[in-house]
Amino acid sequence: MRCKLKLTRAEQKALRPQQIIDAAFEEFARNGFAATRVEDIAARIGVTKGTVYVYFATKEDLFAAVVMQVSQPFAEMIPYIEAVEGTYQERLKKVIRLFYDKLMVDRRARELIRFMISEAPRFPDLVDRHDDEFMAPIATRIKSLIDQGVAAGEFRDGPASWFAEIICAPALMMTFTRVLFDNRRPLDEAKFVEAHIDIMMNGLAAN
Amino acid sequence: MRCKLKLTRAEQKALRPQQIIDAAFEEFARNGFAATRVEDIAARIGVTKGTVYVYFATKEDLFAAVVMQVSQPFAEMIPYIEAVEGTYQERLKKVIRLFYDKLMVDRRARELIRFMISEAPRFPDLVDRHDDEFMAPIATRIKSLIDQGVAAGEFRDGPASWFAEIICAPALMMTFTRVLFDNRRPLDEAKFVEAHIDIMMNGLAAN
Amino acid sequence: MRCKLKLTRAEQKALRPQQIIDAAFEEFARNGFAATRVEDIAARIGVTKGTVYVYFATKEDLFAAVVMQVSQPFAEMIPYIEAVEGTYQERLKKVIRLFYDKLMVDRRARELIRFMISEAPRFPDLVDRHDDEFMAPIATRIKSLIDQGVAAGEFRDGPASWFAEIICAPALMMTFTRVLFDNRRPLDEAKFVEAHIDIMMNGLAAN
Amino acid sequence: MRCKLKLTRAEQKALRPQQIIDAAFEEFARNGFAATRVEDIAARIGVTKGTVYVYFATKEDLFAAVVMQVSQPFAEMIPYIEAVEGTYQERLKKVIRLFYDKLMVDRRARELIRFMISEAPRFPDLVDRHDDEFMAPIATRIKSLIDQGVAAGEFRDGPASWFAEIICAPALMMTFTRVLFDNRRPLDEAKFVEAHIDIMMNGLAAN
DNA sequence: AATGAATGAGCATTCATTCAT
DNA sequence: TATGAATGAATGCTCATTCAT
Repeated sequence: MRCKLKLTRAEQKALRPQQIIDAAFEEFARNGFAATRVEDIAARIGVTKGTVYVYFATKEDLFAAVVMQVSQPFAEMIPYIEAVEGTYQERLKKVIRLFYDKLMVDRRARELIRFMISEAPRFPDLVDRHDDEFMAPIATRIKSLIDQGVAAGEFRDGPASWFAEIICAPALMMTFTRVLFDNRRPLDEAKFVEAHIDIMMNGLAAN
Repeated sequence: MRCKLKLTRAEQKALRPQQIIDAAFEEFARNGFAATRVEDIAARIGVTKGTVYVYFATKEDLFAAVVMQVSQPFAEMIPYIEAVEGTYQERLKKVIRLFYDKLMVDRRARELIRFMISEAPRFPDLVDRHDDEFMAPIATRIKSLIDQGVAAGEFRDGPASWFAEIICAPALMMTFTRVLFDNRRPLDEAKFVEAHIDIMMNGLAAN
Repeated sequence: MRCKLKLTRAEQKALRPQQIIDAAFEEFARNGFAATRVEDIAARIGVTKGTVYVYFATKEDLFAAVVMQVSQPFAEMIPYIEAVEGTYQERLKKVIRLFYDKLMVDRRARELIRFMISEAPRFPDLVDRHDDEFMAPIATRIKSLIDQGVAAGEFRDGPASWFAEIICAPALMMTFTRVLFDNRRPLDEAKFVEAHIDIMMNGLAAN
Repeated sequence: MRCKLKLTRAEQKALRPQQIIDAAFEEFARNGFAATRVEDIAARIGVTKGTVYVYFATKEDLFAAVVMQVSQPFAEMIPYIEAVEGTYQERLKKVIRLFYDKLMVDRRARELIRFMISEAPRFPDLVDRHDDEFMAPIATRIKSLIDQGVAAGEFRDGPASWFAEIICAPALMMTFTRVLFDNRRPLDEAKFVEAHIDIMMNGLAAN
């Protein structure tokens, strides 16, 4: 109980990297990599610049750590997709809703997307790694789900089955309206999700 | 003949702003706003830093000029969409293909999207302006096209008609695979486009 | 008559240097030498930078020309002092009043003083020249006037006669209150002048 | 002993602001505000530009600190004037001599006067503050001294009593001969002071 | 572990000056 | 004569990084 008030030095030390990553996420999200100052990251958690360098050798390393950290929501998607049950239609609907859950509920997931797009030329390895570990496996599983739906006679055997990206694209689209306009130009998100599911289900439906 | 080698002062001057904007586009696309050096922009066209400031008061102004300039492909979409002919199905197909033409053929359009996403927090006015002048009018025309298709009995009257963004989202998705991976992870783009059109047409079809 | 509306080119040319000097005076007075931009000087008379350089080789040369120009009020003091008439008391009073006339009525004289003090380390030759041509001759004539007054029995033969600077110092003091505070802290100038004359006359009076 | 060669970090830090102010004083005095380079200030104490900015946010802030610092000689005048003793004639003489002590002995006081005059348009607040804190209080005390002398029958009740500025003006005049000519045109300063006191005492004397 | 003074390379921006027209 | 595009050397200020404490 007292641990909230006074941590031992060892506890402090164990917490620091996470604190720094959290603070860095906020600053990178606000300013982008280049325009973020290490000092501002430090100030957010009440330490000084030097402390950041105790845990991370360079600003780039810290950025990479932030990206790995905020990839977590995507990692969680994989077992979820593997575990969905019901008809294939139901399963696909759940997967689509999962995207919105991750992207709209968890700001970290949204900003990760933005990091990827913004900093792609500076961090190509990071982009590839993120694709290898998260996006590609997710796409594979969705495609496999569609293929099974086709085999089960629920979906028609069209070219759409080859591209999970198409099925999920509208979720990304909504992500950008948030990222671009913050809340300046609101969208009826519930309706948007239903429309998305509606058109994809109709588009995929057999006969 | 010699005009290629030596332009008059007046000719040079008339060309300069465009030269600078072109050079700036390349640098901003490569590095983002914050990490781009005005000196590098100048060097690209063989002038010195000072020359850039003869034409643009600040780096921010120059960025805004670049954005306006590369919005051109989007401006051209509007009259095109208004002029498409054929059944509403045909019209919508043409519009979807138009997105790919603009986004995949013209690198500037792709990078504009990236600028918007990367620099949104620093240039909210630019983002809004781009939306007001280009994206919103395009969306409006697409929605109107769908509505007419519904009225004509070609499309069913579902929720999808409310969101042009959903119809076009996969084109944006493909844009990002290019932007993110450059050409490291190629996609069968022709097939992707056909799949996109296929699923949307089936999703919208009446009956 | 028409000369005000349309000057011949030759007339224009003859006027330009004076126009430039006038404009330069205003800018140097406002900003000091270092912080004045040649472009602003040019803009004041509706020409461009290049034109200034047609007439003056460098900004320093132009500054020197301005200083020479605004020394005129001081040059005019010499014949005036030589021509004053009346008792020596009356003459000295007139000379003191002359200082106020020059320094308080003519803003150019005030600013010249300020130029001298501000830019002395950068333009030592200018300072010396101004002293040789104007200040020293004026001081010499005032001293001579006092000496004559002593010889005539109007003034006592005290040490004060050796320093014209002491007699005139309050006029300089008032100049600075104007220069420093512009009009933020007004002074009763008429009273100040009378007090100045009163104390000097009493201080010099024989017996 | 070794302390002269190697100070601890803490000692260094405590000294830095003063070192920077001292160095800045020299540079500002030599070149004026606009023409002084922060880099030269830093070089004077063997540090780099960046170090100056650790302690002062802008060049303007540093200038203000310098001005506050060199106002010290004027601050010291106030208690001195309040403490002078003797007849009012004696007191006033001491006060006049005090001006020369401050202005001629302490170069900083001279340069402060020059700063005020040179940079008045750029730093009006600084000028006002210096007047409020130092010049106006000094003038008030001198006026009060004269008024008491009048009441005591030592000074006549003339208009001169209204302006302490007149009484002290010659000290300022001498200051300028130093500031303008450095030592190129020396003045017999001892004689000048005596002449100043002589004429003021005679000018003020009752009868 | 944490600090923060110091660095030094960097960068946006300015401006006196030049010169082809 | 006048222009104004172009230059290039500055210069104020920033910030990632280092390191002695």
